[in-house]
Amino acid sequence: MTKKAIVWIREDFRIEYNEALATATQNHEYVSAIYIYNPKNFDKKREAQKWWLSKSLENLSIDLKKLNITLEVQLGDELEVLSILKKKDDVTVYWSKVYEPDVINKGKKIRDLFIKNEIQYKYFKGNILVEFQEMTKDDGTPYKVFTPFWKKTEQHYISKAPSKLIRVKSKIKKINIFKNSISIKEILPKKNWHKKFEKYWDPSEKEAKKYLQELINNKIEDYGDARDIPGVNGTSKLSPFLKFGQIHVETIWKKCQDIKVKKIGYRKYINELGWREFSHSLINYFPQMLKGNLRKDFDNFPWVKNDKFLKAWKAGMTGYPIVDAGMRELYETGWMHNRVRMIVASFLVKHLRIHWMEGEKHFKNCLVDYNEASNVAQWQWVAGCGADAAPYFRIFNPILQGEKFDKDGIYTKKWVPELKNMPNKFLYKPWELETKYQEQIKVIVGINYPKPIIDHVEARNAALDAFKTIKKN
DNA sequence: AATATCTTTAC
DNA sequence: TAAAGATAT
Repeated sequence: MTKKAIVWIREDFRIEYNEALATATQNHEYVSAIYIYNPKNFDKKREAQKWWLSKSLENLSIDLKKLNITLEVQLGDELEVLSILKKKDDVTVYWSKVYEPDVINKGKKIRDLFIKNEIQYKYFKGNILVEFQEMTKDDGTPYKVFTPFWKKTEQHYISKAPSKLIRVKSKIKKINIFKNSISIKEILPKKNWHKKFEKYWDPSEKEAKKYLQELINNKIEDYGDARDIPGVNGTSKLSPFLKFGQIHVETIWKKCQDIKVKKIGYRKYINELGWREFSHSLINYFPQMLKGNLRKDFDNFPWVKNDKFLKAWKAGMTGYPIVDAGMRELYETGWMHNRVRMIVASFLVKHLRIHWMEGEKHFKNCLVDYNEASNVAQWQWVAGCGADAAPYFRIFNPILQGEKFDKDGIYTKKWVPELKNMPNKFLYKPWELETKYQEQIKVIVGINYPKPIIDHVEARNAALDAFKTIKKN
């Protein structure tokens, strides 16, 4: 056993229920923590998460300090940074797994490096209930349908003996292993865009616990219905905390099991955790999903290239209020309500017929909760080219969706304030309001708010026609 | 985790 | 004749 340990933080920004951290403190006299910031993973790709990351580092650094552990932030490629560790350093490296194909591939190289340099290492299950390798159909092939996958997976999780909760030992001797740690401020994005996220989020472990308690106390009972109403704060909003491991999914699952009121809402919420597991499984068995359609017949789909439309979509200027509200919420807060994510995604892919990968890319850059598996799998789900996907002909009507799920316009008028005087009857089709009334409320469609960039009925029919062309093959 | 349209039913 | 149900996309 080496004298020293390094806990390599990747997506586990928490103290509680952190097996890698706890084990390191139990087994070693000296413990340090490291985060390796690789700009290649963030610059111009995941800008919103740069902000969440920098705040998470600040907060974790404070929490670790209380345990007498320094968080050393290193800049560069993971392999290069870790290559300075040599046998004489007398150190064991601990980490938790991350289930992204690229990260897994890099992890293999790092393990080879450690073996070559005679560095001891130990890794643990990541932020997931059941590892995808454990979950295949009886014939050994991966699941492609959600319901049987989740039924089996949840049973498997329940049947396993609960993992022993190892506690963090507090009497740790402080040590620094790396030279030239960078300041966390260097990671903070330079642009002002991210500043406003501070109004909406506090990326800390403490806050994650608050969100979970709020879910259990006030949200879960009515979750089944409330989660569909974007004007109501009915979803858990735990996704960014889950992504950065400020909370472990097992903690959430167990808390949900503990509560007495096991109503429909409870099952509905647990199911969402199931979709997260399913996405991880899919992306790992079918890593080609990251680069293209899972269903090969979609490779012939006549996508439309239209930068003007794409720009309007990104800016929340499509002329469809519920779509624009969603896109503006995303840009303003780094997050979008789940129901609205489906609406805006359907609009991009079906009304505008722009490739789902364009939407995936934009979400990746703007979402603080961006998760490769969930994002790619769900975009393919909406586009109809994924596993257990929505059929292509299931086309959301952006007018109806608004009227159904944001009846009073609470959400839409919040994010599209220029429509605040629009009568609810016309809120989702403001172009139908007579010109003289538009003038009266000083909202002229085409001047104060854009005209719809595409006609719903025409776009719907065009999408169905486009779908027919691939069905023949 | 849809919508549009056609058909039947209920009054 | 509106609402509910069935069906195609």
